[in-house]
Amino acid sequence: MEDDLASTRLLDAAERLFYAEGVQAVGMDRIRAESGVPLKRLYRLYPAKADLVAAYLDRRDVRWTASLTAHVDAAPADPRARLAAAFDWLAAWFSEPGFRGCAFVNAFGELGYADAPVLAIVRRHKAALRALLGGLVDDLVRDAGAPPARAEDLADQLMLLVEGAIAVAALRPGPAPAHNAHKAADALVDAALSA
Amino acid sequence: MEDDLASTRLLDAAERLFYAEGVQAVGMDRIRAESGVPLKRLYRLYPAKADLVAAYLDRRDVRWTASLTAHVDAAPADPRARLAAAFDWLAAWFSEPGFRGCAFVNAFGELGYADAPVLAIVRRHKAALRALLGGLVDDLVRDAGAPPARAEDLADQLMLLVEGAIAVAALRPGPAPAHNAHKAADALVDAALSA
DNA sequence: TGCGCTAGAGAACGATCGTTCTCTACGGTA
DNA sequence: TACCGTAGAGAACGATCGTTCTCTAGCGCA
Repeated sequence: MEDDLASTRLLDAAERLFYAEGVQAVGMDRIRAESGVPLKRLYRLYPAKADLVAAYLDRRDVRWTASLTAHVDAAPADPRARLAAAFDWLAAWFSEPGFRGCAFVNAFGELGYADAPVLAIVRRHKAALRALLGGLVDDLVRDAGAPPARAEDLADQLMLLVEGAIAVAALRPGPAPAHNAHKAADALVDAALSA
Repeated sequence: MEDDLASTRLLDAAERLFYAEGVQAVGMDRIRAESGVPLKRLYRLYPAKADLVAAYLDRRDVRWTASLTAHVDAAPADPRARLAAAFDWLAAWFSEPGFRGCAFVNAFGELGYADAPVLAIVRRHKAALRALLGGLVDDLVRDAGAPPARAEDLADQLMLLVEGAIAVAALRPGPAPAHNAHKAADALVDAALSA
């Protein structure tokens, strides 16, 4: 099927344009022009713009989460090193050219509660990130032999640091927010494990 | 001048609609209808939609920052109590009906780097918040007689917690992210002041 | 070679956007 | 009372949006 190739090119163009300029600011004709996929095929693959937006966020969610997970899993088994790997990954992401914050936060900010499918994808994306951080915290408390009582709170707090770093970096790209968040995370972990 | 009253009604309608549904999703005619201000007067007061958007964000910035500042200043002089007051204020904000995250983050996510005036207002808004947190941290280190070396890093980290709490609460409104951020902030302050 | 089906290119459609223009009605001044 | 300037109501304009339709050219198959 040549549809696969066309679909890839469409999602590539959609991701580049939607992320850089916002969903509503980019028309379907821009996506046709940048992807090289004829409008007819575009509408056969994605019957409405909302479908293309959902597919863009879906694919980005899968790739983003897989990339972060792979980078964490490639780190040494030491839980602290795994935590550090997560923040290193963030620092690299914040430094990429064209970085403009979290695509899911941006989409929600733009579309709000009106677009239910987008809202569901955003919630799922954030739940996956929270689950990944929860796994890191579980490793930390198990490794330290600490009681798992405060694990949920600690994971929630790491989530706040990660989300905060993304939000701050969106307005001023660069690795600094990730490094600061890492230092704060280490301090919070120290406090939680010593209690 | 009746223009003042019309301007207030316009900004009220603009704020309600832009914040709830996004800037691009709301047309000028919706604002005319909800404000009751005729289109002609609207365009005399704000010659283009971009001007109305900037005025909406400007007014919201002033009110938001003043409200948070007033709440912090109304707290007991104890620096820890002032810090707690800031997070209490956030918890109340997150619980307001219609809360949908930070209007400035949402506007930037929607309009991106294309709209320079909006970008400037967003940066200024975040700089004011960061300055307010910096003041709280200065009080803390002075009160504890600690060296002010790590004050900047600590303020940056409180900023991450606040931004993270806003981002998390945007998707699931309620006071919990503020309470978690407060606990994390206290732990970070403890660690910084004991070092 | 002739035929039917599909796909591509892009015009066209209706809706809606931001913005401007027209027309009418009214209020202040002589 | 007659007049003029302004303001309100809303139609109108050009642009652009998402989406569909038209037309033509090329391919597989008898």
